[in-house]
Amino acid sequence: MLRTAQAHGVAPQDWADRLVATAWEPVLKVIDVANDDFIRTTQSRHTTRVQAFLQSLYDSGEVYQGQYEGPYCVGCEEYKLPDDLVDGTGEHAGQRCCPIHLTPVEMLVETNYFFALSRYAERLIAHYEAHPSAVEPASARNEVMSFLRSGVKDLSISRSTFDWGVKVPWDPSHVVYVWFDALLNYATAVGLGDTDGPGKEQFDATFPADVHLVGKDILRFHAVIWPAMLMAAGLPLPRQVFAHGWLLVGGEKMSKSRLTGISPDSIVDHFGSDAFRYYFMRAISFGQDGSFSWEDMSARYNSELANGLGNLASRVTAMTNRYFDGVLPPAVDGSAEEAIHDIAAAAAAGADAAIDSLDFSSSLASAWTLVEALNGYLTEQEPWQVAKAMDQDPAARERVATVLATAAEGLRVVAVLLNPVMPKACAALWHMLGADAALGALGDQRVQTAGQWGQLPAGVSLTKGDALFPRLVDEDAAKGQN
RNA sequence: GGGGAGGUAGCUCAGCCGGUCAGAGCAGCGGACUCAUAAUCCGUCGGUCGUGGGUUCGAGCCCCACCCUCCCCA
Repeated sequence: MLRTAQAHGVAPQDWADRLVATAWEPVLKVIDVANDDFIRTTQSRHTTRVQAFLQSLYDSGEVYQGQYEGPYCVGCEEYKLPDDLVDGTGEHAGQRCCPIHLTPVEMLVETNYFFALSRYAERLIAHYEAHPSAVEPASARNEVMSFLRSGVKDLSISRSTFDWGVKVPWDPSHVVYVWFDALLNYATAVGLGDTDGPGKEQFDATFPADVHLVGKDILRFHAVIWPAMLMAAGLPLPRQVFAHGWLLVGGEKMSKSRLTGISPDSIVDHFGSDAFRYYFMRAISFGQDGSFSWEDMSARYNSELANGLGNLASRVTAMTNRYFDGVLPPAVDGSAEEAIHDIAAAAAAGADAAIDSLDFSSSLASAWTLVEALNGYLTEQEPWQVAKAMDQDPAARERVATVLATAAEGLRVVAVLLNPVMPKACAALWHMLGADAALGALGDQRVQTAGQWGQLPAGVSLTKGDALFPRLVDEDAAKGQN
């Protein structure tokens, strides 16, 4: 960080500000993410609380002075073990290099401060044995457990060779090792250490977290160091740390530092933010690595979003407009309708339950059983056929009404279930159904009760708006490639 | 080097504690239908479950070795 800033001739703070403003915060808008807070390690609400936390650990003997010497990788911001190093190639030939960054390491000797991590290995093992779900998925838990059992050493948590970072309060010639203080973001953001006021209120209300979502590469920081820090400070542990995998492109990891990623902007420009969110939630088994390709995303977009959900909304609204002037008629249910009611209830319950275990893909799959059932229901009931006798036969009219009312109510359930993943399309669907006037804002609907049948009342106005997900033609699919 | 995962139909992936586990979706092929975004619905082709051994009455699922990919190693 420090060196990159210097290389660009700006102060570290300025460089960090620039990165945050141009690279990170805009992504939230691009993929339409709700963001309650965005804390940075350079903010005073963080640094002052870190210092207080560290001081208390120092006072209680959890942090002590020691000495460390070893090869250090600037890119990793970590010391390396000599055995891990690889021989450099090309411009780095003849030098020992970081196996990750493939750049030369430097030998550093420091007198610095250590956190007594080793004291907590046994307690952590006991904790994870007693609470298996505290680290998910199971593959991540295995890694953590075997690491803990293999022996844990104390952690060097300060640096004196540069001054970019949080100052160690009792020894300003040292700054805190970035990973140590960065983990504290989880606590400093919600008022760690405050004894009164809004900080204390927020801390009491939100800490510890129900779940930390982290990349699998930084699992160890979150599942070993972080809980040990909390134990040392007498604070409660998070209920769960969940390690997610990588997105792979052409079999290679998308990477910030190696610049092999495809930017979210280019994907969102092409497919839209809803499809972006849907694709990555649906196509990837969360916790494992997942492959991205334009071809696969295009295929899923067309078959699932355009042909599946979008077209369903289109046919329901179009027929309601054609046969009932857009006013939703009442239903008189029969066995076919009751089957749909059951599927809707099961889909909602399944979608809700899957989210609780962070199984986003299954949640969407569950919701999709209703989309598919509704498409099949319409095809089987053939309301367009029955409608031919509507004017002469009241029974036919009632039948068409029932089919469309059932399909519309089914879409209401779908909209509520999918809203967290596709807020823009679901808002459009909600409006198409005339649900906002009758049921209020989509965001106020509860997923937990979404499966209860019969909420969208007869009499609401259905409109056939623009296609929820316009089909993409081949040229479009090919355009974004490379 | 040590540790942790993954290698299952053309593609992306499910398969919990071993016994209809050989599956789903998409693509492909055939049929039905026309309300709808050339959409929908039904049917169908398709895999010696990375390789080689082993345990078992029986193994994608357990054990050993090897090959390939990914992650971690203060």
